[in-house]
Amino acid sequence: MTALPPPGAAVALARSADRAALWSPRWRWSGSLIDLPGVVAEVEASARPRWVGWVASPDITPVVASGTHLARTWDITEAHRLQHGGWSVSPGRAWAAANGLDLSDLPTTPADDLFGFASAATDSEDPDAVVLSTGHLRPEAGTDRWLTTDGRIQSWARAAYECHLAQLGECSPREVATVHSESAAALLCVELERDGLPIDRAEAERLIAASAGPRPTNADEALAARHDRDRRVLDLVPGAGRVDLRNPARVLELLASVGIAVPNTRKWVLDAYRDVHPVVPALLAWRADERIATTYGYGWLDTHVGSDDRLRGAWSACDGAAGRMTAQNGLHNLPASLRPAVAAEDGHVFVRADLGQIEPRVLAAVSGDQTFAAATRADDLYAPVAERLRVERPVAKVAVLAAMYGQRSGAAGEALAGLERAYPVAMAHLDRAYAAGQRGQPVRTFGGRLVRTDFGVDTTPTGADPALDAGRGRFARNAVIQGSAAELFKAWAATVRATTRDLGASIVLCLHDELLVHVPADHSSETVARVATALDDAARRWTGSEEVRFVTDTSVVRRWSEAKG
DNA sequence: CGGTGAACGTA
DNA sequence: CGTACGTTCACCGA
Repeated sequence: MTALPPPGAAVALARSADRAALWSPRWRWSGSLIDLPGVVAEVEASARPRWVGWVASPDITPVVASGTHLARTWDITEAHRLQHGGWSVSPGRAWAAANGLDLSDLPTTPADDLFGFASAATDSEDPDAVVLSTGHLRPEAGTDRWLTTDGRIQSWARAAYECHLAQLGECSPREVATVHSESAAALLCVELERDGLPIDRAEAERLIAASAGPRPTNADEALAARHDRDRRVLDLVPGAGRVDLRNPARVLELLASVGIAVPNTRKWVLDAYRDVHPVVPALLAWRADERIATTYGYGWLDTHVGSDDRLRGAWSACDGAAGRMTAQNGLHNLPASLRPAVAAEDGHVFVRADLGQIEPRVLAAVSGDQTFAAATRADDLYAPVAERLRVERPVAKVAVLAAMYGQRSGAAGEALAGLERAYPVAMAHLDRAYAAGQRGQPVRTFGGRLVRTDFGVDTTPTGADPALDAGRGRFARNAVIQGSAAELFKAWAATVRATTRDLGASIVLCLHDELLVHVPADHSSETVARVATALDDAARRWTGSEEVRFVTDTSVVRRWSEAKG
């Protein structure tokens, strides 16, 4: 046993509530959880291994909390999601899939097993064995209840190592690259949760007050403020009395009483009636204020913005559909009107960068359409497309979006036919995805993520319900684009994370095609340059060529609201 | 009390 | 509203 693992080796990490283990073929460590961050930091500095774990977040959190930066990881859960689709993953399921075991005899976890069948099934097994005689993992193996000795934690880490090897054996080189960047994204999620998003609390209070009124000091004041907001709508309809504006059915009746008959009260429906009666614009304004008051109001500020003025929420590296990142507590759906409150700390700035026209560029990459790829060399992709189709730019744009998202408004029809002639390879790729979805068959993103489309097929056979089939078709067509774009974005974010760290930069927000990097002001120009380089590098690695060009719009700002909208 | 749909914020 | 996601509210049925 050498003093440290060899450079670049894979090292698996496992932990219980108070102990931890590191396992690799040639180097192992066991010890207190308290000592784990120090040991990991030492190994990272000397060997830069690929850290392997069942799931990034709980196992790695103590290391991330200590501030140690890990360059390379392999997240078994993310690898499984990529290879096999779906979102919910247990170690036992990932192990079974990686080793080609039959899922029908997958043992249930004792927590799911109210009658104790699982414990009965393992009664005859070696109590210290992680792998049962069936080849499956012991269902309770990852729990603190079972991880009671250093030997068992070592075994659990070793099983992670072996599971990662089995997954690796099933991956193409491109999928390996995707697992690496998805794993980095999962680690980034832990760091995002640790660091939070800088908030100018005073500005946030002012913006909330503008919508919700001054901060109430007791329940009665809160009720009164709510009543005041309601009155500004109800006073415009004589006799409205105490209509409950929060009940859509009552609002429908209220609108009918002033002669407005609508199928529902959604904003885009009511927008057409703004000039018909003053209650309509008042109601829409009430809705916007009510959204701030309830969801992004004082309660939100007090609960989710810490004493260090950082907004924190849970992050997930991929959603259950195509694989985009998700975030909670408003990090992904903060109303634009509150963005001025997202402000860099003193002496710092944000480098704010978003990917321009990401989805059509991704379509060029995933479809391998050489002609469409040529269009991505332009800063504005729609210009060469319009030229080729002999239409105006707005028409070309609508046609491309219609092709990717599914057309409903008829205006795009003729230009769409032009697209079919000009870019048959790209259009065929979209058509194939649509057809696969209709049949309930899975599709794969460019990086290899399996996206299942067989929802509903157990109850309704494919073909029996054309509306459901069409829904699956649209979903599949969108998933290959949206999911592939998410992969490129995560590869970019992971590269930015790796290459701007020495500048004191940290990513504080990921928003599908937009990165917010918090950095000391005197390093802003260098960060801008490296963010651009990171995109070139990530795109070259991800596409495996130079054919498709990706572009960013980057600016240096003090507040998120500055520049672009 | 949990589940569902409406509504709306973001991309 | 083309597709996703997260959050809150009111309603429904138990």
